[in-house]
Amino acid sequence: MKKEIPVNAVTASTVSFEKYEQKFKALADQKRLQILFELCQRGNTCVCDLTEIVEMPQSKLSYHLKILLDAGLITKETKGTWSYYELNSDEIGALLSEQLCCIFRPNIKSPGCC
Amino acid sequence: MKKEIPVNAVTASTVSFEKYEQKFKALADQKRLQILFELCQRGNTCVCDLTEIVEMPQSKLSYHLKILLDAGLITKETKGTWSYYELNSDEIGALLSEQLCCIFRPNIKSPGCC
DNA sequence: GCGAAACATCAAAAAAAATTGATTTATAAA
DNA sequence: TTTATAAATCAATTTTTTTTGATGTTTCGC
Repeated sequence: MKKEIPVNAVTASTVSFEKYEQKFKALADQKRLQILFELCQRGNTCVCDLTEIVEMPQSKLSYHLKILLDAGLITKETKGTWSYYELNSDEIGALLSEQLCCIFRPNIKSPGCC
Repeated sequence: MKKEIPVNAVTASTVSFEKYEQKFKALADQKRLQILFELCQRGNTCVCDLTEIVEMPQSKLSYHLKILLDAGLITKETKGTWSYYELNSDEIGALLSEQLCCIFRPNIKSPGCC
């Protein structure tokens, strides 16, 4: 006989791993980590500037920014033809250790960090 | 003329992203997050038990355990034919926020956590 | 020694993610 | 209105990761 719907195969905790998977996937790439690092150092930054800073073609950068945005790690604001991206410190802080947050916050002497 | 070795293309910070990429890659999978979660709840656990708990074929589990092990997120100890895996709390703590650590430490009332 | 159990490893196939260059959309400036 | 710029999207390709089932290795009990 075939197994019926496995009632306890997917627990509440299993389901919640989904969102963390997405966030960690977004972090699981050197280029995206560099983007986060640069956004951290520069604050609100225009895509056109970022292209030069991280040295990648526009479409590629756009692809990676979308992944970070969808994961909620950065925020986006459009002004005319320009798009500005910024680190979502709350999300980063909720996800990463203080010492790791420091890597993404090297210049700021915030009370809870460093 | 070809570009010479790009001296400042790879900065110190870029290089260090490598190790984080590996760790986040290891975390970027629901099944591996579940393994970490279970290891957390059960402490030192045998692979044969884990196979049943996480409901995956042995070779698949072995594959995922290796990824976690290589990333330093878990430790391994062999006793005879059995292999026991355990969470590397130091690494997890160095990487993840306290609130996230709590997910991987639901039963323990450690001072710095929860 | 022989067979069984616990894991790891391997190679092939499948699935997912990243890269590329071209195209599209939207705004702004001439 | 035409043109240029910024950025997103798309489709095709390449690369990486995951899955699968089989095989190899080690250790233990007989």
